[in-house]
Amino acid sequence: MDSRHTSREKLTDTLRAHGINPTHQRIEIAHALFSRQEHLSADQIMAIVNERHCETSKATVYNTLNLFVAKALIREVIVDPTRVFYDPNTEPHYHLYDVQSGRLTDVSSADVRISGLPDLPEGMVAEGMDVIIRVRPAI
Amino acid sequence: MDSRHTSREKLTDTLRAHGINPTHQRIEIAHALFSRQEHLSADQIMAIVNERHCETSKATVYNTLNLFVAKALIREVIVDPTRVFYDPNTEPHYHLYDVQSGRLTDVSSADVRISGLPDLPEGMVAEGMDVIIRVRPAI
DNA sequence: AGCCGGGCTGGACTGTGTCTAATGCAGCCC
DNA sequence: GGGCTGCATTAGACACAGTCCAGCCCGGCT
Ligand SMILES: [Mn+2]
Ligand SMILES: [Mn+2]
Ligand SMILES: [Zn+2]
Ligand SMILES: [Zn+2]
Repeated sequence: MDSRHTSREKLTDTLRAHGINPTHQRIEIAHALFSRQEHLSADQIMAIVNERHCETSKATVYNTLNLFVAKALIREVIVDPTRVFYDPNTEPHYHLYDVQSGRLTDVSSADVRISGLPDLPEGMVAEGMDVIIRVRPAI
Repeated sequence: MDSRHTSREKLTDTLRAHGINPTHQRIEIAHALFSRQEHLSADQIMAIVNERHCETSKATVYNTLNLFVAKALIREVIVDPTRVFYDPNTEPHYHLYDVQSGRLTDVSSADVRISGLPDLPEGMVAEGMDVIIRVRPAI
């Protein structure tokens, strides 16, 4: 398991490297995401951070997650209409979404080849491509 | 332009073919989606249907759209965290999403070749694959 | 006419996410 | 130390998509 981002000291450096002032709350929120390498909703992140005792407010959780996304430290995954998932993995990759359980799994994009995509409309630049494979338990 | 689904009579048949009892409200909602071949939110659909005079309630719009999705007459497109888009095109195809304007465009999947996807986890069946290319106006 | 069942509806409700106005706080200058 | 400045945090109000519920409507049947 990769522990690049798990210690608070390393996380502090990572935040600074992304132009983010490393406050206590921001470090704890980053830790929740980077220590587990999972896709979490804002709600889940807040529950994790405040597990022992209250460390941060709802407003700060949302402010921080939006800041992390703007600074490209994490990314959003839009797959469930009721909530956004936050992904600490910013490498290009795709997702497997279990519609039954709501579990979201990474799919390496290394081996995937996509060809035949049309040219973009004039004056448009691609910002990224999301590939989501929706699966469900058989019967 | 394909007018298979635009007349109320044809829509009535289409609804029946999908096991949906064709009421006035359901026909109007289907008409809003199939006459324009666009991706519309529930809100937009309700505005269209009630444009001349009030014909349907919010509850019915949502009930109907969920019924249409369950009966595979239309499909949802999850691309914007604030609202669901409904797509009258159920043929396999991908989407181009202009994050600036919120406009959603179809991309034919006929020419696209995707290879190297991993095997699905044991006991899982694919329900579909969403491909969304996020674009924005250059500078 | 009376019953039945599906469909429709206003309005209450839920849950995410945003906004605002107040407070805290750390660094700086005097 | 005391004031200033700017950013971060916060509680709570708010916005808003979507759901739920309980009652009504209405067409078909007997
Ligand atoms: Mn990084
Ligand atoms: Mn069809
Ligand atoms: Zn991921
Ligand atoms: Zn489409």
